[in-house]
Amino acid sequence: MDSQTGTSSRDKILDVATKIAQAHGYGGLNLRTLAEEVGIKAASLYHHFPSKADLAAAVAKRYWEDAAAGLEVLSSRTQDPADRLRRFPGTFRKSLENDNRICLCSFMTAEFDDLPDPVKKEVETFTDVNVAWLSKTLVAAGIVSTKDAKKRAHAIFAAVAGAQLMARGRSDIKLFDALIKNYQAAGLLPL
Amino acid sequence: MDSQTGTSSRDKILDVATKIAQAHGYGGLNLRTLAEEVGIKAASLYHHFPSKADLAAAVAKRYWEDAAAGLEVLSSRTQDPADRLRRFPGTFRKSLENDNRICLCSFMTAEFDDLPDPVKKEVETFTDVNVAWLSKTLVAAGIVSTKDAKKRAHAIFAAVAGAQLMARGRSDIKLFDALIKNYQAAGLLPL
DNA sequence: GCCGGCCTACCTAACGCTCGTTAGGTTGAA
DNA sequence: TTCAACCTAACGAGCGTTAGGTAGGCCGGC
Repeated sequence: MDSQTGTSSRDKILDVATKIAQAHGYGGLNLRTLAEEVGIKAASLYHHFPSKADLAAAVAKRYWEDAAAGLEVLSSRTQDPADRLRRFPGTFRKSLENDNRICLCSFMTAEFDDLPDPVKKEVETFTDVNVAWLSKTLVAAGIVSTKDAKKRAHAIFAAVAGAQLMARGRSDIKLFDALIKNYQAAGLLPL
Repeated sequence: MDSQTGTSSRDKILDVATKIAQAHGYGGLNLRTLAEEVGIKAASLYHHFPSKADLAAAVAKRYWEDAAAGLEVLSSRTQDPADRLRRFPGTFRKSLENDNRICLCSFMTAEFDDLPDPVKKEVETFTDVNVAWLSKTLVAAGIVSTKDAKKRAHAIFAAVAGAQLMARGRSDIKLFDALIKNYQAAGLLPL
């Protein structure tokens, strides 16, 4: 199923591009550097993607698809909805563990004005996916009403993204943990 | 006081550079575009600053100095410390009002790996200034103990920065307001 | 069973553009 | 006469992108 053309090489390009974009953004994603880390030449990237914009869109698309899949795994493996919410920040913590990177879509949201339209679309979808998951989990946990769920979900998402950004600025993953604890203490996330 | 060399032109460069960097970051700050918006040629920028790195450092420095001054004004004009905290997000709201821009230092924190060291330093100071002000105001409001003030201050700062970023991604200032309201409802900020 | 054609996955080389930066003027005020 | 504040012109490096080539695997037809 799907097109399986050159899967291994295409996937490796997406892997490396994702990591670079998490540290340097769309503007800082350099096709020659990307190619070198993949182990091919820059021109060869055009065998797999028609342009940098398309490549970045594919990166962002796979990014939210993976995030969505990860959240569904979290849902299926964790019985208690409140427990799922407690584990939610852990998905953002992983980026910091990975060489102090941040969420691809946080970075690209900052760069929004300079993003090609197809990339913008995928970046927005990442937020939608997270907010939707948080909404249904908040409702399942009985923390908010269905009516208020979406706004609260957005608040949690924004706060966690902000915490990740701050922790990156100090290259201090313990700061991230401290911020999340504070959100819990303040009542934004369940204790 | 200070060096007053060519004040008007130098200040105009800093003004315009700040606005550009708030929308496009350090990497997206282009000296030719900057010069054009100021009304001079790119080469003339070098009469005022020795390099792009120095220019950006000056921009970031003035940015946190202005922020610090603004917060002090807020302190002196608002009697009730809790009221000051309520008004704090308003300083971030202004960037969004100004053509959907974000905090210069949030953007640059994302770009941290690619920032020249002098710029990094000024960006960090911006956070310090905000956290220090929030700390003392939280204590004055009797919301947290002196011991916990700094961490809570950081949590508020991160959450507000995150809210600003999300609102930018949707070009929706009402989303920012909704997020802040949710922080208040959750107990992160005073009602 | 082997041969020509075709396709995938890469390559080298270069184009045109933009960037930060520099050398070396010009101009008007003090 | 000096100097701050600008200018024109260009350099070299880097960028995304393209043209055109090559090596190897696969496949149907003779």
